[in-house]
Amino acid sequence: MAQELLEALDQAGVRLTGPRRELAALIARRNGHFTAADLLADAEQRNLGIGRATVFRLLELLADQNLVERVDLPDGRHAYVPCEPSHHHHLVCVSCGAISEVDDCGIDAVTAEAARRSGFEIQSHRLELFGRCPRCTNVEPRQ
Amino acid sequence: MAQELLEALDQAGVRLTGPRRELAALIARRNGHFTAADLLADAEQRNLGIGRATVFRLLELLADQNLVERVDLPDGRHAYVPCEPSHHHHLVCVSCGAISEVDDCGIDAVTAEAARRSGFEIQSHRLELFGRCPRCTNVEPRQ
DNA sequence: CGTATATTGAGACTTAGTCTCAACTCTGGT
DNA sequence: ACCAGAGTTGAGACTAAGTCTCAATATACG
Repeated sequence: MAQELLEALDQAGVRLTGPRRELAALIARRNGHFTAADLLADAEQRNLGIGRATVFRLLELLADQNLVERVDLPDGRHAYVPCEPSHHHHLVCVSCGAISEVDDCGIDAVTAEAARRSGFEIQSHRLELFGRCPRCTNVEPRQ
Repeated sequence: MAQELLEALDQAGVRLTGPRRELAALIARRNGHFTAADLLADAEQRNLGIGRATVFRLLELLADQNLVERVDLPDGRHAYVPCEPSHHHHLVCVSCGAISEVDDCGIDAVTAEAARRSGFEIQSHRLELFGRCPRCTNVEPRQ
């Protein structure tokens, strides 16, 4: 998966530098969502000497390429989710943090209806679903 | 509208203090979304001597009562929107900041379908629509 | 009217993210 | 293989957002 990220960056015409390769590997080995601080901590723990700015810059790059999506957690924190670059939404497990992708199944009709009723010209939308994944539905909440 | 906020706070069993009345009035006279910093600036401009902590505390209180909803703007900032305490979603005008409320028109079917496909037990969702309101569709974007 | 208690403001503190800049390192051309 | 120049980097200052503590104060209720 790190490979895919790097290929996509290459496609985008940016340089494949050491820090970017290392961060891509760190992202690949995480599963589910993570915050910028998580990545930074990973990097520091491994003494990679990667600066805070570099982490934010890479996340921004990946987000521009839709390789990663920014998600707002219910507690207000910002997290990132590695994902396929097509438009879709995420199901976030509030217990273990696992992520599942959901395609548009019907949301377009909802936005069209909202546009009709309100007179707004809708440009974008954001849908986030929070719940518990199949593996967590039978265990205690982590919280 | 300030009155409604205050009544609801009273209902919730908290004290109706001077700072809370003043902030309620400030919120009432804003239309559309606002950030904590906006409110704080309003208060400072009027020399109300209201501390930062008080503003955040009131917003938290109002959010708990669903009198205000926290919205994540596309640029990552957090804003608040005064609203009816029933569950619904918001249409945010990216040009002037106006807010329109949208009821669930169909979203429940989408979440149910997503739950069925993924096996998740969905607890909550967040839908935010961004676009331009009827008054702004014919004018320049404010950026 | 008085008292117990919730609330307040100030400011220190934490966390998230941005910016600048000199040093460094890719990459494409030779 | 080498070089030059442009993209990228880390350090750390900086800004913004939000939380916490605590002594002082204001409110609500009897």
